[in-house]
Amino acid sequence: MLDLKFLRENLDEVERRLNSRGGTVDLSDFRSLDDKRRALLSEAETLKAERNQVSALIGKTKDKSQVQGEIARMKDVSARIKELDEELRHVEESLKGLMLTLPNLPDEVCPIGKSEEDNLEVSTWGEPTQLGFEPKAHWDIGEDLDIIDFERATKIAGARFSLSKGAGARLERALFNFMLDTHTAEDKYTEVQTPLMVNRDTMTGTGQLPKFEADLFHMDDPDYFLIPTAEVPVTNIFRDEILDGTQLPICYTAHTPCFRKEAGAHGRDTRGLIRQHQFNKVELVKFVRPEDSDAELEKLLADAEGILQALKLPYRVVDLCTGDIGFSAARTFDIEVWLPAQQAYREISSCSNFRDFQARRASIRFRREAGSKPEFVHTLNGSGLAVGRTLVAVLENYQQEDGSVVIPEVLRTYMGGIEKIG
RNA sequence: GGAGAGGUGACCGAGUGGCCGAAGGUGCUCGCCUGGAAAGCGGGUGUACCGCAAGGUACCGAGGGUUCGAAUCCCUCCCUCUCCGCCA
Repeated sequence: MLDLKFLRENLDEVERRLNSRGGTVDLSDFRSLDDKRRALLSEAETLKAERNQVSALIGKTKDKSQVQGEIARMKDVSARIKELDEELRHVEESLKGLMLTLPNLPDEVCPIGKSEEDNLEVSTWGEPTQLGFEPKAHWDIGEDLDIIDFERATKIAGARFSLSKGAGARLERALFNFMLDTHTAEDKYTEVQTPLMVNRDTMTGTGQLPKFEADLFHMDDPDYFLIPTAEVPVTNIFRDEILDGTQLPICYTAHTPCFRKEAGAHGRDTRGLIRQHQFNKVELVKFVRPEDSDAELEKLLADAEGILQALKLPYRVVDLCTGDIGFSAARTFDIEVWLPAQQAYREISSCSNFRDFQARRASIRFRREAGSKPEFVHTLNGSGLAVGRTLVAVLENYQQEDGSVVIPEVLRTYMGGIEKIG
């Protein structure tokens, strides 16, 4: 959520920066709602002040017959207050509803653009893998080695589900264990296990609701949502809390399955593991002081890149343009890994600075020192990494001409020492 | 699923209609004391909104009701805990 006062005082700038995302945001409703709210509030509060004063007087008067006139008058005042409060409630509801649907302001340094076409490549690591033979797509590798079974997963659940087994299942486990072990080394990140089902307040806190309910798996009774990313439960750990500023930054990592409807992705990536309704991901989440968030984003990005470097997988980093950046983010760097079968870089991590946008929604604050005013923290998160897509990258980049797949060195201790599959 | 208890400030906990934004304690913090510390003594210590300001308003789980006036009374909902049942 944006800061109400900042919005009020910088309406044109906010409109310009929000429109750089693509759509056309019209803030004229905001102006009228905000004005109306303040007028109603002012009138209601003046009447309440009077009522409080007169009521206190009535309380002190022993002989109530002397104040019958005041009591009768306050009855009318209370009735009027009730009307105003009712109207105010409606206006505030509309205003809050509007505020919750406004996306974050992209940082001024974000490349201006309409779509992912306009993202800016900021670095590359390694060279696109040269296999010297026609690369197989990971779904063929997986089926040929009998380590991924798409057909039976479809029978069990439906399209966009998969099932790994044997060395495939173990490779997936090796990957997320390696990621967690790396991130938690030297207490860089604290590992957490969280609920995978969450309530509405939690989904609203990070920005999935109210706008993106259609993308979420939902249960009616009780009213729960399956998490689309560990960002949601982990960021909400400190919802409605005031943190001790000396404890910041707080860095968490979590491995969870993620559940997404992929409602708007019909026909895209229909084969293989790239776009699934359920996938594993290791997430990195930080709560930091506002002045540290730029530097912490750099570090978070480096931590995610470190996994790909350890796995020796070629990748590039792109600075997302204003048109491609997510709803809650102010700045995002995507990491894209090289996939030989597609001859393309594909997203494997997204690292974002949300500044105080989520913190304001979820009311996550900190005190610099005992007695000082609470301030909103900045929140950040990034995938470190998407496990399913990392599995894809390993299978495709480490495939051999004979159909086998070599195990990246750093994973071998996790794989019982074997050096290849097949 | 059945029965019961309860939700008050950073934490514990008092408070059954006006003198309650809320006693007391703990914690934190400032000062005194001390060679230094502990103990002791004294002071301070909620958040949000409106307002140029003075100031005002709201908040004792949430929402509604009664009343001139509600943390306190009534209703609905949510959540937590205990016991029983079931269970990885």
